[in-house]
Amino acid sequence: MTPTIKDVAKLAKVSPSTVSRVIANNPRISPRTKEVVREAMNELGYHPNYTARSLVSRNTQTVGLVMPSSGDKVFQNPFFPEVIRGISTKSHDKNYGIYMTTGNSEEEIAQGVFDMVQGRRVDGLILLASKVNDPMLDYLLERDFPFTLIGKPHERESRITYVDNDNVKASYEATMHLIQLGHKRIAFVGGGMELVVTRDRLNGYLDALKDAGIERCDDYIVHHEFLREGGRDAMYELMSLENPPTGLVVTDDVMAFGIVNTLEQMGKKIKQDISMVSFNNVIFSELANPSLTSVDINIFKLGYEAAQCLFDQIEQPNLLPRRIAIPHQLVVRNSCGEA
Amino acid sequence: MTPTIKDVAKLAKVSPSTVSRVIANNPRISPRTKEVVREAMNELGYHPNYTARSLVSRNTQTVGLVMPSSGDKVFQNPFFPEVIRGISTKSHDKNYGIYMTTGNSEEEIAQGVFDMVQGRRVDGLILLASKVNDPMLDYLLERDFPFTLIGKPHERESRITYVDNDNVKASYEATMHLIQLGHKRIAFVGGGMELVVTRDRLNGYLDALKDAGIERCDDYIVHHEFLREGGRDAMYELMSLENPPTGLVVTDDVMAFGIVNTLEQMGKKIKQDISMVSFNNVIFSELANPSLTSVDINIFKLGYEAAQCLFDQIEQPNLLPRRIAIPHQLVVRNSCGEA
DNA sequence: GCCATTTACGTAATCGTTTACGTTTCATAA
DNA sequence: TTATGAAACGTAAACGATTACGTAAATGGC
Repeated sequence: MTPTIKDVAKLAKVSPSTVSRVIANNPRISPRTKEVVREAMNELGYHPNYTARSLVSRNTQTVGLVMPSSGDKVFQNPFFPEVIRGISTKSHDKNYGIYMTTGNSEEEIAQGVFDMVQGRRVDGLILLASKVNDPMLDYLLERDFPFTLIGKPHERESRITYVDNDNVKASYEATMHLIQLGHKRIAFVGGGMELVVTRDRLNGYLDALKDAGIERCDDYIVHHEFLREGGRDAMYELMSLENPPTGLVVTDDVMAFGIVNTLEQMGKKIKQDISMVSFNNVIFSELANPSLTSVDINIFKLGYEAAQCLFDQIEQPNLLPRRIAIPHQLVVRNSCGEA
Repeated sequence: MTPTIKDVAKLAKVSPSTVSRVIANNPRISPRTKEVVREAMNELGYHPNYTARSLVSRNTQTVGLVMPSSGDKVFQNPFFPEVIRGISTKSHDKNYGIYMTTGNSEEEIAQGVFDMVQGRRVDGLILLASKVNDPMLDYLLERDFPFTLIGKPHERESRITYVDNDNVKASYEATMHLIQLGHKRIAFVGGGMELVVTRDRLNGYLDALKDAGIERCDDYIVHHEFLREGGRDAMYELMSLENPPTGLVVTDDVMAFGIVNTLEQMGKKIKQDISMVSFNNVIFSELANPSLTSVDINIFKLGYEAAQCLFDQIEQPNLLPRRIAIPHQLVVRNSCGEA
């Protein structure tokens, strides 16, 4: 049996409450007593039971992570490990642990969140993907449960603390990069329209076209999963067009990898035949052949700052919602050529 | 205030214990009463408090993950997300959550483990890297705390449940692949010798050389980090040799990526100038240029089976230690040519 | 030397569950 | 009819901490 606070108390000949105060380093306990108690703790190898502590102090020292629903596929995208790395770094500084559940459906994810929130398993949540009309946001807002969103909320923006890039601007710049290289037939390959990030990047793309006097062509706007398969499907769709595009704005590097593969199989060359700029600047973007021109969105910092915001909220419950914008940067490599 | 079991009891006009039994679906409660209680639960939006439940039932329904110490770098290697995916999939089936802490040093990691184990935050642990002389193993063994190791333990093998590949054989095959292509000057690029996986793969490499009648050359055996930088450093070391190798056995794909880059900068071509076979068959191995010949070690399954073993242990505390071997397979792509 | 205040600690309630044991009710057997 | 047992639920003691409140002793002021 692992020793409890009572065992320590008995050995040190004090009451349990005194031991508790020594643990908390309460100044009302004399240095002498503290010494005695600490010795007893060492002798027994005492370690406080977090569960018991949580029950009374009503906090768990852990933050919950809510992944997008395709829980099993999500980890194939290096975005998530990297954002978790950011969250984890900050959490570790604050002595918080991280709790994760996954699920295969929207339903299962929601169930996991209910468990965390109402079961009091975590002190706050970080949501890793912003969707349109996400009922989860209302649920959390209603309960006044601390959370921060990575990505921009679609509704209730003023009430939600979130960390995001300026995706409209980023996408504008990415598109402009292609335009400046002389491209006119530029396609947009995005994720589902239920994702706010897709919408923002689509808007940036459209703004750029408009400013350049290029007419929008709906055939050039396609949506697929943030996976290699998604990139492949997008290419099948776009390359069978009568007038296939010469430039691509792709909202995710992993999709871009799929596109590279597919085009290769089609006998086409990135850069020479078709130019592509993608997003996220995932660690492998540099390694693809050719290396990818990609918008670095500073994934690590996205996670790090989100955690920071969350801890601020937990510590100061009636803090006003805050918005943090993480800077982005277009990293030019070898996937774009002149039109 | 979130409702408690007492609130439900009051509304349903029963005692708290009855509510508890309804939650557990205890057959000793009549269907009628169950119905009434369930209605009360719905009306109040009751959700059991996990912390309180954990305290008395002495289990937490969560498993802890112990990462190698370089917590911030670890996530750059797709091995970890993938193994976590495996663990997470199984855990979700069993209704377990996952708890993670990270740390920057051996010390901090250990502290995190103590917290999890003695603080009773988790019901069991999965250790993600096997090191020689790991004091953690003794600590856990001594406490009879359920855990499973991913990788082969260096000591106390018979007392530890672990999931591993046959790395000696895998490395033997990888090396033989190069030998059969006519290579004689074959180098081994491994991680630190404190990692059991490095030792195993080194042994397989040496066995193959021996069987082929090739003399071992210590200059050809180098050790670096499982990162791209590690691959780079390895190349600096090996290519400055008087007789640089023509074949490489590299124990990690991410290192292999670094090697590809570095050789490119040196003006050398993988396959033509130097052949390479690496390990893990990470999702991006296919995308590198050239695509990498790599040993697929079935990372997902490694995680999945580890979780399975852990749950078995948790459910049947005096189960005998078990060893699971996950099959591997050499995936031949484009990084090897004839000598 | 007496009262007030501070210091240093103890007592006991509490957090929200689970569960061993006790009690009531009612059907059944002898 | 009455003892017996099962069925259905209640009582209360845990689980291992924290903390409001109480109290004894020490200190200080005059």
